[in-house]
Amino acid sequence: MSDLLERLRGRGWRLTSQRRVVAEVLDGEHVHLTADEVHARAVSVLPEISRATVYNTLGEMVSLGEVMEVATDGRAKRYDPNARHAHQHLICSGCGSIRDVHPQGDLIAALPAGERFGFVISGAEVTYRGLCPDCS
Amino acid sequence: MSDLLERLRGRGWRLTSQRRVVAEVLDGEHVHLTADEVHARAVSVLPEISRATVYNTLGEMVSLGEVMEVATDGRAKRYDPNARHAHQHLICSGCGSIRDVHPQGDLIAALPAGERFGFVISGAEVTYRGLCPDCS
DNA sequence: ATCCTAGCTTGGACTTTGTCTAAGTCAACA
DNA sequence: TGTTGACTTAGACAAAGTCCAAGCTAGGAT
Ligand SMILES: [Mn+2]
Ligand SMILES: [Mn+2]
Ligand SMILES: [Zn+2]
Ligand SMILES: [Zn+2]
Repeated sequence: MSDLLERLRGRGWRLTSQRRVVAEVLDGEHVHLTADEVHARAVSVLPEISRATVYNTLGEMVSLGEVMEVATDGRAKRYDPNARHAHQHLICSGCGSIRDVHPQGDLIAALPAGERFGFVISGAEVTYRGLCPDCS
Repeated sequence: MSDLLERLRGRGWRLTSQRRVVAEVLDGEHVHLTADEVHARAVSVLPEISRATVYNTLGEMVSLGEVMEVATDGRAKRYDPNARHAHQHLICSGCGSIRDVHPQGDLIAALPAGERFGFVISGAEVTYRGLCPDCS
């Protein structure tokens, strides 16, 4: 069983074939899939799985902190199983491919007190944009 | 006439009442409105303006670099007339309010060569999250 | 001043992405 | 093996945005 499923079971989850398949789709490679892409891959293994269940399962994994939601454009959100290692994203403006990146320095510290407007800052996300080798 | 309209006319735009109203909605205060919010304000001045025209006009302004699209969550994009001064955004996780912020340092330089995967980097956007004084 | 026409606007159909619900199913525990 | 509450399903619904054919008009030409 995958690490992800193991952790989910440890949190009291009922282990259904649907959840197993969604976890397997996310667990394999290092991916940034939309909900419908996850559904398409899940269907090829478990043809009767519904879109609603994929959305539910992804949402639950996000709530549990096991999966990260990545919303970079105005299109579909992407689901990232690499939630336990803080990282940022680099996106090709040509083909949309996404890479994980790890910028140096402390993003939050880069925001001066005079620019915080009394907010309690909890996090920061960066999206780098550019052209990948194939597109440039 | 607003600065924004002046610049648009200089680019050969036909100056219709619809475009005038959309420009006025964005030009007044320093705002981050959704397309439907722009439409609602526009309708109060020009009741027959259509949603399609608001979307078209906003899209054209973005193409011309006069307005910036801000897509921070999976919800509606926001349109930002402050496109000519580079800045980032700080968003309240409680009420969704948005402030412009100016972090120190060079974001792009913070990405080491070994983390660029051969991409030609063209830009970077940061979204800071936190709780505003009212929500914390 | 009036005409012409390419460019603009419109309402509504359509698409994409996501949420919700009522009815049926089943994993896990006794 | 039976019970039951959690889970899944199909499909209706909603929000955000795109597209189109038909009609209108800003602004240059006459
Ligand atoms: Mn990632
Ligand atoms: Mn802004
Ligand atoms: Zn590319
Ligand atoms: Zn707030």
